Amino acid sequence: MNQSIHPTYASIFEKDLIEEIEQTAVFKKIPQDTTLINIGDYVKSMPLLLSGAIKVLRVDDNGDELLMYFLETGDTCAMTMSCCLGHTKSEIKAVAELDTELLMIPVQKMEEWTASYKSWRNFVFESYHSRLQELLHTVDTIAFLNMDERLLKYLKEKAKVSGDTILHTTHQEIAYDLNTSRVVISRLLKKLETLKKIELRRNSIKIQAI
Amino acid sequence: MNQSIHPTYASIFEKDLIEEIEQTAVFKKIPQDTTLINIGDYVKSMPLLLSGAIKVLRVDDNGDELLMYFLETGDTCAMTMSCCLGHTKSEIKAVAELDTELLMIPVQKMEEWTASYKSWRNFVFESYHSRLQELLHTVDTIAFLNMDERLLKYLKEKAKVSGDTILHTTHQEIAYDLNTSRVVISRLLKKLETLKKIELRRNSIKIQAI
DNA sequence: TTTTATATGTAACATAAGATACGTTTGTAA
DNA sequence: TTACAAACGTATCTTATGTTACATATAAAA
Repeated sequence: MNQSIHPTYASIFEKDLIEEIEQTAVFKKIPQDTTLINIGDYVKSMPLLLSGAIKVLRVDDNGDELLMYFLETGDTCAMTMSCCLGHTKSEIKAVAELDTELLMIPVQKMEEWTASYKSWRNFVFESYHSRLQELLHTVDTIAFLNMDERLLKYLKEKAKVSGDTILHTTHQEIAYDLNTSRVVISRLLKKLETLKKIELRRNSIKIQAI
Repeated sequence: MNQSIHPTYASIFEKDLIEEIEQTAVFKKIPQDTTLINIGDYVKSMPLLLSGAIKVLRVDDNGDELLMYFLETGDTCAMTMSCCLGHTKSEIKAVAELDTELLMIPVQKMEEWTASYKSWRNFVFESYHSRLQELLHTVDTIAFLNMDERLLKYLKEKAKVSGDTILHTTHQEIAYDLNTSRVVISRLLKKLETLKKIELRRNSIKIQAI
């Protein structure tokens, strides 16, 4: 690989492990909106995020989608890890939310390191832990919130992930992520604008407060 | 403890580990409907299910509840495990769905065994894996299904867990688990009865096909 | 400039689900 | 047996969300 490991990882992994990662991991640059993984894909390596962000979606048999959460720098995709270790197909779809850089770790290395490096085990456990937490919040959101609350939460998260109060997206894109229709989103966005929480423009939305 | 370890576990754990479990685990009998864990509880041990079943719920700030999934023999509560390892408060509520027997493993042993037993590590990973899968199905259910479909799914799962096509429950109980109102459940149950999928009695429901 | 595709606004209607209210049934206990 | 509480049935109304249809606005391409 042609890129030194990110400080995020350097601080949590043992020296020996970092060397191994630098030797075996494959560095990848992913342009925004690229689909990294689809439901049913076999995955043979697991990503460590160096920069950018990835959105993780669930897709049902009719092709309906639902955004579950975003992965950011320092995260790994626990769903992918889980599939790797269980040698099962991917249960999720992953799309680059921004231009993203990542290290791909081959599955057999993961298994080796789990046995030999305590810091790796901790990382794996920590990843599972935070992904379970995140999924619980996803469940909360869809189980307990109305669409207008979900929408506002979505806009704020998207702003946080991109580090920008201006979101470059369309009503239709939002509707896909929240598994509803464009008309519903337009309606609710208009309401949020009336409440002075956002400002609507063509192809972008300005969030007043994050 | 006064109870030999269950065959389910005997077949997956190493001999030495089984001995350790038999020495340190605490055997517990939990009567049906007992709350084992509440949101915010500190948990210092993790359960291995020997018999019975546990339902795992998410609760929001208003006290609204939502059933996420059932744990059965051979399962452990990955959410609890995750809290133990992360030394955080419980994010879920757990209630005995049936009379249940379990082994409680203290948290410090978990950490020891993770380092020393490969079979334990695999068990932990496998538990995380299956819990993530289960949570994905929970997300699917609430994101993509209507209440009538969710209800039928709920009834079938409950029948499977209890091993009985006659469910001893009330409409109000079901409403709590699905986070809706009793009236809605009564209405939909009546519709399912018209469709010959169930038979309604006082305090019980007979499922025609699982 | 004109054309075209895409994005957005909005009315009108349909439907699923929630809320309220009250009547009826059924088991249990006085 | 009567009284009572819990469980259940159901009508009526409200609301959130989904659907259809069409008008308008805007940017980009021809």
